[in-house]
Amino acid sequence: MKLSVKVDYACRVLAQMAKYHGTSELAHIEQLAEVEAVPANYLVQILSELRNGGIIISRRGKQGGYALARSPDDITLYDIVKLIEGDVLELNATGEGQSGRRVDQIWREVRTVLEERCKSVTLAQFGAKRSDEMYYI
Amino acid sequence: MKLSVKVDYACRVLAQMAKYHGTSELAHIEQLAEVEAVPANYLVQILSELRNGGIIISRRGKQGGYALARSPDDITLYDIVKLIEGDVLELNATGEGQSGRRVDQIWREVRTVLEERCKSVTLAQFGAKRSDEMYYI
DNA sequence: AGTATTTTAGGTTGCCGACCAAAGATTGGT
DNA sequence: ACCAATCTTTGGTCGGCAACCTAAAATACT
Repeated sequence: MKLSVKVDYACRVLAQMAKYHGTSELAHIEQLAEVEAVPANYLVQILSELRNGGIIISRRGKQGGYALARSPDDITLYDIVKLIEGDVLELNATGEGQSGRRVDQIWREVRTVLEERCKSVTLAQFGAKRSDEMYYI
Repeated sequence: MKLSVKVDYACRVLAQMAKYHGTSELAHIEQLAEVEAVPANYLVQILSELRNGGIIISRRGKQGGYALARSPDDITLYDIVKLIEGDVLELNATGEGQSGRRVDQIWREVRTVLEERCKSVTLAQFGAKRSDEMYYI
């Protein structure tokens, strides 16, 4: 169970883009890559996925760039992970073996908890500084 | 974020071994492999790790086998995952990029939630409610 | 037309998860 | 003493995939 670098990159870049929200400015790949220390060639793919997933929008050509598709507090960590990774917690769910079903069931419960937590974190909170504020369920 | 097959195997096998707890019988690799549909050659490694991690104990030679080191309700899902995977949620924690720290902090909070949940699930809960359904092959 | 951007479609490379294989160590049975 | 049954240890394989790179094509502004 490890967090992929890809999701980490996506979160960082989206956090950066959140700063542009409200303005009419667009963010550019090269700029995002530099500020968030993400390989530009890789970021191309990531932004493409975020766009196809409806989290960000883009404009081509000169004066082109990227912007959030919605308000930062309407984009959750769940949205990001689900889009990039496909599932917050991918389990094998083969159901094989005498205890297979039970084990799957338990992990499915764990996944639910994880999903709920991820859904409660919004992009808006990515900008908060040193906040000790915890959001309990 | 996907659950490794290895942990799945470990959970299944431990769930199986939990049924032996209280008795003086020992479980054997070949038998566990068959009942829980785990490749025997792989299970060898897994049991070895579980043993080195102090979750199970073993006895060599004829009449040898494996048994839980503690009571099933004293072995948590956290123990298993931590031992096999090294960490419940491994995050990169590079802190790079302008938003690196904040993103790390958020994921660390998510991890804490996940850990707490895993700690609350014990091996005892892996067992089926039906008390004696032990059947041999 | 020229230039700055995104878009798309490939390729590369190293690492690791999921196995297999087999010889060695230990214990019990006869 | 020997053998059989079990764990122990060590090494290997092999395919897949994450994390990149490359470059041409499409688009939009001036």
